[in-house]
Amino acid sequence: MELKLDETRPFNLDHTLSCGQVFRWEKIDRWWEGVVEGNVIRITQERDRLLFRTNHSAEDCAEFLKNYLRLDDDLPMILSSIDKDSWVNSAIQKFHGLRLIRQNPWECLISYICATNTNIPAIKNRILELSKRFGDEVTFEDKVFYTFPEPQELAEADLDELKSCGLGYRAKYVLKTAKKIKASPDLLKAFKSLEYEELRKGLLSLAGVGPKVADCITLFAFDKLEAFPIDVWVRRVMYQRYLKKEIPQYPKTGRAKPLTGSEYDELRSFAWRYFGKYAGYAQQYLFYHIRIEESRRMSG
DNA sequence: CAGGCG
DNA sequence: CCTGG
Repeated sequence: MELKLDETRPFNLDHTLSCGQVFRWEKIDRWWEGVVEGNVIRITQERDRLLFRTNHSAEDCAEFLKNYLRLDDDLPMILSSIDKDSWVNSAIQKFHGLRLIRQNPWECLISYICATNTNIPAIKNRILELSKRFGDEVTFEDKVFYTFPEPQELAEADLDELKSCGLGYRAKYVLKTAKKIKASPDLLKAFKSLEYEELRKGLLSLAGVGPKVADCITLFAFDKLEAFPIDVWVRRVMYQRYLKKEIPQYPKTGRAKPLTGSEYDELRSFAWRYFGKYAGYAQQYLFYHIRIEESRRMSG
């Protein structure tokens, strides 16, 4: 099956799935494969065409992908609105067509609780292990996939079994939050009607969700394009490229001080003044840019 | 040593 | 503080 892309709606599948916002897609010679909303999808891009195969109905899948890949966003308008300087401009040139993804709130919530204080390969492993142990098996084109577990499946899990998925100390947060969602199944739906700040407060009340995780969830799963999640990488970009000063350091060791709540809020409001209401898109381009640049530096 | 949180 | 890259 295929999905035609409007030439006025630039889209780049590789950038969109590689930029670090989602953890359950894997590229195997030209085709990306993933499990979303319980369905297996294999997808690849040929210029202005998205080719895909799925174990579900193709028509439904095409509609799903339009929404999931945010093909409804007016990307040229958004990019021109955040195109404020040469550095973000080079990110826009390099990763043109990168779009945010509309993720499932529940999966996004648990995934980002699992994503604290660690790196992307480890996060992917955790999500995969969680799905193997607590999700359902789905076979597609002779390959076995696993759906992301439902709230009650994680809520009823044993703490040590969660830990054995590599969650470490995050296991208790996942368990506690899963129990809360199981106890109030409509909570995430109710969150959809909230504005950004109220939604953020609601998310912050969940175990394992701090400012950074909350902002990732508001941006990736609740359409809050003004959200500006700040991790160590975005913090570096902000200081190096915009504030033009050193990250706060300990005098003796020279190590960076951890990001405080008030510093987080200052950086966030700077981003809003500077980038405007699509700051979340700017964040993703900046984030991917510095990550790519850093990985080039590491490998020489 | 890493894409924070309680 | 857990764990793995």
